[in-house]
Amino acid sequence: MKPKRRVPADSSESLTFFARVYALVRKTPRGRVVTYGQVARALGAPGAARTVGWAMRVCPDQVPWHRVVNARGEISLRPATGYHEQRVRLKAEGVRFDRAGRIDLNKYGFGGI
DNA sequence: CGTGTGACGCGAG
DNA sequence: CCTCGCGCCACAC
Repeated sequence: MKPKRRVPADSSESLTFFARVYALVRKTPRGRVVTYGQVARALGAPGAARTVGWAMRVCPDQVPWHRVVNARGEISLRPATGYHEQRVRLKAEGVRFDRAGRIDLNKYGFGGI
């Protein structure tokens, strides 16, 4: 046949990239965080970190979007778009922030995805 | 089907 | 350690 479009080499081929992002993020345990790039790489799309962020912006309520941060362990949201809410949710799960507002990924990062 | 867009990442300076 | 700049890529129009 002739796949008109690049098909990912896994069983989730029928799902959209966004759907696969959500499925993966849902696996992140309470009190742990993952990075945008980490999710992208896990889906076989190393350069799609920004797309993961976009997916988070429009994600379903069941998805723990607050457990996704950038590679520096910082919240990527701007104060006006939800920075505070994400920080509050993470703190409620026991995630600590340093004085610069960063999370220690070696401690809270979840590598199980 | 070309173009714009963004909750990123990473190398350089 | 910090800032700046450019590449990335799925998706909506």
